[in-house]
Amino acid sequence: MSGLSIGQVAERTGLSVHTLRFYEREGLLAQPVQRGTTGRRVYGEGDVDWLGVCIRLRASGMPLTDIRRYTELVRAGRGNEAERLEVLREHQERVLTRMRELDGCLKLITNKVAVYEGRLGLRDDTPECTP
Amino acid sequence: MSGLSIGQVAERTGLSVHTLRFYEREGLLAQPVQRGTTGRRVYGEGDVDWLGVCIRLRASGMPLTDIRRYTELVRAGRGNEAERLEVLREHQERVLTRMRELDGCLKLITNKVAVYEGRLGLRDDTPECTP
DNA sequence: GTAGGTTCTAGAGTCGGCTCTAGGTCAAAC
DNA sequence: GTTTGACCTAGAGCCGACTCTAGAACCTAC
Repeated sequence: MSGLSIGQVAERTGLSVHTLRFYEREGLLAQPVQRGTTGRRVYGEGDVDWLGVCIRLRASGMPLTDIRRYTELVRAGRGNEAERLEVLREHQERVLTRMRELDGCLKLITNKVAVYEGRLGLRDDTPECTP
Repeated sequence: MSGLSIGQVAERTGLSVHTLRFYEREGLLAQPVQRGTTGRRVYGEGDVDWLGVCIRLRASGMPLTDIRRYTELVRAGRGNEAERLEVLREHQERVLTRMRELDGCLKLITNKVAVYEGRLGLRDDTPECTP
């Protein structure tokens, strides 16, 4: 059911084997990956799930240092839930802020697009959903 | 009315003087900044406005090379509006994609936040907007 | 006239986040 | 038994986007 090679995990997660080793060195894994008889990494389902979380945290712009910090808290076990919550809430706030920023930029871009469409006589003036 | 030093522009835009010079070297300015008698940069309102656009494009994740490309099109003058539109639309699409990605990540984070709030007995269970 | 602040150029340095290389081990297929 | 391919470590290299440094010119105020 479990016991994946680094190559399989790479395929499954979309990360490269290089990146997987790099993330491990950086301390992003909840627990050190188990090794087989010959020293090769053997990933469990839990590792893959955790990597999934890391990937989403990264994708939402959390720096590796913060992910490491969160990982360390999880690794330390029960009793620090408040701290974990703080890390997550802070990040949540950052993501929301970032989304608002993107939304603002998008408005400028959309304006410019409209201007150029107008200039090129491309503007589709069919009212679609004017309330 | 106009004629700003690099320091004033830095203050006004929030960019550092280093970054302003760097952006100019990188060809991000619509036209080369004018120079005063002693070779110092003298920015016009137009330059500041253009920098504002660059800042928003950067803030929305457009790489410098793309901003340069767009700038070159604008600098080249009329006749390439279709190309400018293409650059903008492509970026618009990227921003939208990014926002959707962030939104997906946000859901995970928000779930985790809720879980920890629950564990800590902090959850505000007042139903607010249950449809 | 001189001290302090701003600006200039060219080029070096930094930082985050990968990405790749070299040199080696190991297992399975031929 | 050797070739192929996945894997190992340690460490170097790369890329984008700044950020800073050195050494010199200039401006203003005292």
